[in-house]
Amino acid sequence: MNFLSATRPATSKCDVCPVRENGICGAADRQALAELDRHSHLKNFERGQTIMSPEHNPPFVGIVVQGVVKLVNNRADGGESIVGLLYPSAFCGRLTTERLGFSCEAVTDAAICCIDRTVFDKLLAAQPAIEARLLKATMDELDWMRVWLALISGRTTMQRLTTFLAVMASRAGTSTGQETATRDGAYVKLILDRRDLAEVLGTTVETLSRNFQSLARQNIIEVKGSRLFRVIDQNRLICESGETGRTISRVAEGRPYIDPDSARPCGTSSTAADRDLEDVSDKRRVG
Amino acid sequence: MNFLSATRPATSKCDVCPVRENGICGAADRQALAELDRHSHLKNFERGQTIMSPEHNPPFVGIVVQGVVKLVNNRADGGESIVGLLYPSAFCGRLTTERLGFSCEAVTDAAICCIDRTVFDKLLAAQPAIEARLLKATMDELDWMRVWLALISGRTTMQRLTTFLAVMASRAGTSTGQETATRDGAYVKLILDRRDLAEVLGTTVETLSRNFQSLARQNIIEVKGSRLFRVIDQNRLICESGETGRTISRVAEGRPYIDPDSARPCGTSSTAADRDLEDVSDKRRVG
DNA sequence: CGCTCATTTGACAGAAATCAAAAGCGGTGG
DNA sequence: CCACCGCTTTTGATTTCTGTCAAATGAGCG
Repeated sequence: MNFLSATRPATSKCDVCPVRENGICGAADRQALAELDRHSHLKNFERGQTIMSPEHNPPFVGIVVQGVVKLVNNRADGGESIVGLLYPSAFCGRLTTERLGFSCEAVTDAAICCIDRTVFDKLLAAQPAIEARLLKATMDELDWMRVWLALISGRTTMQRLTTFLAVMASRAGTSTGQETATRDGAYVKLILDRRDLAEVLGTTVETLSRNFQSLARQNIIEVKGSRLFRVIDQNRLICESGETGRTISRVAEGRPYIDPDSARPCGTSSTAADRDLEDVSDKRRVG
Repeated sequence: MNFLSATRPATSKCDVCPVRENGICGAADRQALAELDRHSHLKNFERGQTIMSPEHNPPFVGIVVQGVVKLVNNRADGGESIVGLLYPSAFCGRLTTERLGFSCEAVTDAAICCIDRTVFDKLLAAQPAIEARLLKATMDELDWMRVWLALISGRTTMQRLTTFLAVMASRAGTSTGQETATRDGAYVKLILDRRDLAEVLGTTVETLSRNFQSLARQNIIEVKGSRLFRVIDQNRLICESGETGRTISRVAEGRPYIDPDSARPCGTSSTAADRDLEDVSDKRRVG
């Protein structure tokens, strides 16, 4: 590894990329990575900007490097629903033959690594390891999507909200590490504002607000700000959701989590925290 | 076994498989197909039977050959929600390293082509064409899932139901061909009973029934039986759904459609392979 | 301070879940 | 053919939840 580095530019963007290990690039060998480096470019988007849309079929695919991106579906009545959230290291876009199905917008300020489609396709064909990685990532995403579907098809808005919060709390706990090892009392920062969250959960901001306040009155959470809350009672939170702790933890860990803000790689996967959560699911029986 | 093999027809089961072209096997060359043929086994499941479940991590992956299969998520409160429906040619299961996320149950009598997991994995690695096919199928499924998510996140149950019916009607019209070129007046047969449909749409059978009757009173559909209805006014049906016709047709045509019924019964007599793969298969009879 | 935007709260009508019961439907056996 | 049984579907009455309209409060900003 010593003198080989001389062949590369001293400051390759891939070298310092925070998601290189977690993204599909992690499966690229030295040569493929150099190729990727040459044919990709990092692009910054401000909160709210459209990254790609079905109308202008974009000539690139993307990898989320920093920030959070939402996939939105526009309805006939003018409303829109969010069908997916992409975090750092997520793949975004379709292969050459396919039309993009959804608009892709930045929820926060975001950085996307844009890779030329044809180059990417060639690379996929030439490098089975990358293809395999993408396949796994896609299957994970699909699985995650199904879990999400299960979650948001909860009967009441309260169930959907508590599920969402429980997942976020669990996720924050297992990955950033800074928040807490003990779930209870963990501060959790939401990425979405009320409006976005309402769209994700298929409800309205008013109902959402009422549910937040209701949870606060029951001392299950404490609302510290519009996008910051503290979980006081993880157990009751999960209980309200109607889901099993196992399901919650599965969705929480279904995708590698990298803090969208700091965008520093987090290679850790779950450990002790998992078992806590499993406990919860075992303890609580019928509600 | 060698003696018995004389009684088998000269044609392999893959030769007569109704989904061979559409499934991932379509990308297999002659040798790979022979390999698949050797290490796979067609298995029949009765309506309601569990095909695979997360508890008993099954040693095989499956391809739906006939019938319809549902992916169900079990909730803590005992309820379950359906997070996916798999039609003939769909892939079902996870690769070796992954844990299965959902139970997989037969909605109708179904035939599944069970392929040994390790064999399948080796085949994937050895045959990039198959891997590419699976990748595309998975991405399609993911995309489809997102559209589906957008659809069923409609605010009211009526919106979700009308969307579902519109999709089914559109699907029946475009693919089997027999029903109609003219949508209005098309008879559509539902695969799901009220209970399953309620689980798919995240509601209750009572609400569902009321909505059906309401649509009938408005002369938008005619309920001909518990699983058979006729679309009288396709336009108003879509209008009620709040979705665009474009979205409806996208979801309707998003996956290759093979009539779950028309696939002819595939002869499966018990052979040695049965014992190999037999696991969760005849676990739970419907109670 | 006035402005804008996000969030919360209130009031009320409509929608859905729940509990309960009746009607329809496909078998089985007399 | 009919009575009976178990099951699904429909209908009714009631309560709870949610969307909608409207207004108040709060936070950020020049």
